[in-house]
Order: sequence, then C-alpha cells, then structure tokens
Amino acid sequence: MEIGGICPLNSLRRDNLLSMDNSSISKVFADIAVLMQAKGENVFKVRAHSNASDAIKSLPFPIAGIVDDATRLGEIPGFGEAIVEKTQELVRTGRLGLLERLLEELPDGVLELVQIPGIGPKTAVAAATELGISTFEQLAASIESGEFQSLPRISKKSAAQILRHAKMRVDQGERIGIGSAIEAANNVITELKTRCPNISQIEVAGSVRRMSELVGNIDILCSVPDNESAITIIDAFTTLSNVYDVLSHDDKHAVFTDRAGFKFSMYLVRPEAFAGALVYATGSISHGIRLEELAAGKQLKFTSDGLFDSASETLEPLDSEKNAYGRLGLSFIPPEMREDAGEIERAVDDDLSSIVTSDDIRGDLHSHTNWSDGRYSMEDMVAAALERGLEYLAITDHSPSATVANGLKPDMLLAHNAAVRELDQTAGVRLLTGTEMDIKPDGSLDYSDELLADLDLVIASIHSGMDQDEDTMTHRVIAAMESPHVDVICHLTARLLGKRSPVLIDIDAIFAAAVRTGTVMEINASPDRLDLSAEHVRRGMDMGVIFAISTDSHHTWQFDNMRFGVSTAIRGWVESNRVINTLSYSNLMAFLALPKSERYAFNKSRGQ
DNA sequence: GCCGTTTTCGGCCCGACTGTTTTCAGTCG
Repeated sequence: MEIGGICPLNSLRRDNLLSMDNSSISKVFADIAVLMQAKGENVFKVRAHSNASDAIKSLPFPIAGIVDDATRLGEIPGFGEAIVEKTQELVRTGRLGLLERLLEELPDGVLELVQIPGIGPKTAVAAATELGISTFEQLAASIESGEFQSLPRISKKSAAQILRHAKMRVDQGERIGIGSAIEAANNVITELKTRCPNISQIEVAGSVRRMSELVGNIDILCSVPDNESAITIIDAFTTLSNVYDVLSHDDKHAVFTDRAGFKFSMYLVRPEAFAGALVYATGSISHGIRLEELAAGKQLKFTSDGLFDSASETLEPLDSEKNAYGRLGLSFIPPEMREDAGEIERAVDDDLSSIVTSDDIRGDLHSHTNWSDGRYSMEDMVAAALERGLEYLAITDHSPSATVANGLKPDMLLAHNAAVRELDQTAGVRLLTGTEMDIKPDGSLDYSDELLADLDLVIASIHSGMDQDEDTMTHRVIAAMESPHVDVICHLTARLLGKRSPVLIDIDAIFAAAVRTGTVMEINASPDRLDLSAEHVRRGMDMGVIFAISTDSHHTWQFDNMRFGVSTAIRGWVESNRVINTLSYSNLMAFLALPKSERYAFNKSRGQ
C-alpha cells in the first residue's frame, strides 16, 4: 500500500473479494428447502436443508472462513457430506447448481409468494402455474378479482388474510428492514476500510442512522483530505464486491445498486466539514430544512458540505455533531429523533438527557435456551450476557402450547427453575426464573396460577390464532393482562418486520389496560420484529405506559440486538425512567415483589 | 439428507387449525 492516504486504483478486483456472509448462504439453503418442498421431495430431505439453513444462521463466525476445511464444516450440526459440498460450491463460485436447476424446473415467483403467511410451497406453485402470479402486486390483484379463491383450500377468509400481507409487501416496495440494512452498510464500510486503510472518518447516515424501520437506500458519508484520495475512494466504492450497477459517480459522490436493486450512495467531504455534513446527511429532509432556517437566523448557511458563515462563505469549525447543534442554539439531538417531530422545539431548552440510552440498560428480560427453542445452553447464554456487562438476565423459555418450540411441560418448568437458581449461585449475572408463556386463543394462560406464582418473571405473548379479528384479539390479550402473575406482554403485534403484518389489535385499548392493570409492555429489540413501532411507543409514553426493552435472544450474539430496541425507544421519545430494565437488580426485584396495582406508582417515584 | 449405530439402514418433532374437508393435505409456529 502506498503512503499518503492513497490506495492503488483497482488494486483488488471484486472477484477476489467475493465472500458470502452467513445470512446469504443461509437463505440459499432455505430457498432450496422451499423449492424442494414445492416439488414434493421427501420431507426429511427438505428438513435437512432447512436445518442447515438454521445452523448457518446461528453460527457465531463467518462460515466462508472455514470453507476449505471440510472437517470443520462437517462438525456443524446437520452438516453431512452433501451439505458440506454444496456449501463449498456456493462459497467458492458464488452460485449453486442445485438451486439453479430447481429454479428452472419451477415457475417464477414461488420464492416470492411463499414469503406471504398463508401461502406455502404448494399453494405458491398452484398460483404461479395456474394463475401466472409471480409478484405481490399480481397476487393482490388476483385476490381482489376473486380469481385467487379458485385455488384449492383457499377460502374467502384466508384470501382476506393473504391480501392483507400482500398489500403490506406492495406498500413496502423495495425497502428492506433496518437489521438487514445495518448489516449491508457495515459490510460496505468494512470492505471499504480494508481497501482504503487510510480512511479516518466514515459513517452511515440517512434513514439507516436514524434507525427507521424500513429503509430504501444506504447513505454513507466519508471524509477525504484531498482530491487524489477522493478519486481513490470513489474508485474503491464503485468496485466493491456487491456492486451490480454504478448509477452515477463524480469526484465527491457515487451511487450504485446491488444485485437485488438496493441503492448505496456515498458522499465525500473534507475532514473539517465532517461533523456538520454528518448532521445534514442524517436528519430527515424536514429536519434539515428546520436546521437551515435556524442557521439563516444566525447569519449561517447549513449545507450538505457543512456549516458556513453566510457573509464570508467560510466553513465554521466544528469538531462534533454536538458542537454543530450547539452552534444552532440546540442541544445534541440523538440521530433517531431527527425527524422534525417536535424534537427541535424540545432541544431549545432541554438537553434530552432523560431519553433512554444503551448505557442505561442494566439487564435483559427475555431470552431462550436449548431447554426450548434457543440454540445455546443456559450456561452459554449466561456467559454471553456476562460478557456484555449485563447485571441480570431472565431466562424465559417457552410454555407447553409452543410445541414446536419444545415448550416446557410443568415438570420441566420446575426443573428449569431449579437449574436457573443453581446457575445463579455462580453466574456472575443475577438470573431471574421465568417463562415466555403462550396466551391461548381464548385468552387463557398456559400454566396454572400455582406454577406462575413461583416464577420471578412471567412474560406472555401470542403465538397462535394470529388471524383473529381485532375485538377478539384485543380482549384475549387484556384477559391475560388481568392475571396478577403476568408481568410483561411481549411482542404485542407479532409482526415480523417487512414479512408478516401485525395482528389486528386495538393498541390504545391495550395500553390503557396496561396502565390500569400494572402490566409492562415489551419493546422487542429483535430487528426482525421491532414489534411495537416507534409511533406505538410514543403513544404509549403519552398514555403513561411502562416498558421493558428486551432482545428475545435465541443465540448468544443476539444480546447485541439491544441497540435496535433502544433505538426504537429513542424514536418513541422514551424516558429512561419509564423502562424497568434500567432499574438495578434489587430495585427490579422490589418492583416485581409488589402487587401489580402498586407497580406503576412505585416506578413513578423511583430513583435509578 | 443427516444421524447414530445392534456400522448399513430406519427414524427423523408435532399438535392445532382449516377447508367448495369426509379422511387428508397444506400451513403455521
């Protein structure tokens, strides 16, 4: 590598950097499983591919890194000779003959249609073959015309549910979930830094940095010392391994799309302009306009290249975003709040320090182990929690109704409690016994009051009967909230971000019942869910609801998802003292020891 | 296709729900 901030032009061609990440490899095996099932292949063969897909997803390291070591690959659970060979073919060549053959044999659209809840491989093939449906738009149109209902086993009611999900996908367009977006952005930044090690300041900006739930493109801001470096970085950016089509590029700006059509933009500024430019590039358009107005009132000009003195056109020296906001007469506004939703007015005389941050979180109240459907042992999960500095952790495995999740029957729950209490002696993290208990379709609970009374923490959720009408669903959840033992309602809307529509439920009625019964509402931090939206959370704040932010971890590394939950809370303007897992362990236990009717008052008057 | 093993092939997680349902296939979690 040459000296002076320069990396050689095209020093590495994209072929050399073609490395597939675990999620793309996992998806290939999941796709194969779907297509095999659609073809009617042996169910166990299908399951083997599906298991391989799950195993790859849960690996704590990149599988591409061990692709040449067949022995190590074979040690992955569910990996036999055939799966090892397919993995090697896929990682080495970027393609898989089997997948290509399956796609050729089956009609277009199967992999898209099966993403809609209610449509499995067989129905997808029927819809594609008999009705020529291959897109969500065509699916929606076919249901609206009544044509889709001619397929086997499709009733009016199921068609209505499918239409709801299909319309969501149409509305969503090309946007992707924030979890995938962050992963894609990090991959780009990591590769760019490898190619150009002299990059000193680079940040993702735009809606990704604001942690919007769904994002349509990824904006990256980078600083460069001179024009020569700029050309080098633009060159590297436009030849990254995921570049499919370069839409535009000049000496300070470039845009490309990847194979899926997703857009990546980069903007270059001088180092001294970086802080101001980052503020400009992060906020929503209307947030930016508000800042421009504030700047104009101070004889300043706020642009994509930083903050300038209007008269002299000289750059204002700013070394941080805090500084930039300060120059405009505002407190620092967290990126997640920069939506022009009232945050600017508030930042005039409030330092926003009461808003929850990741540092405030002291424990996690929702996790799974291999006692039910978690991937790791209790000991592994506890070690991972300890590594992340958590003060306490609730082990909340599933209840009996969750049969596929291997829900714990009563005797197993008792054994589970004993195991948690024993591990608590040596864990280094305080452990809470608990359950994630199913709320059954009629609103009844999955364990007896006697069993529930013995647990430190009961979180309850729905996993079945998700197409109930709004009234039934709302009453069902409220019935569970009336129980003196149900501490937290978790993943209330059961949506899967970008994949499954939320259930029909009256959120305001639920929040009112939460306040009335003393029940806590979970902000589920999994980026696949972000189950209460920021809008919901903000409404809950207005109504006085108390929240828990929990990761719902099934894997050790999923504890890192906490930041997605915290970001949702920040987007919803949640105050730190309205989140129970910002309490110390002893205060949390004191909170849980109270009858539910006294808990909201306790929290209101609490210290930290 | 994987796994465990009485090492060469039989078993693999399953219960609930739904449908121009009638004895079962498809889907979900």
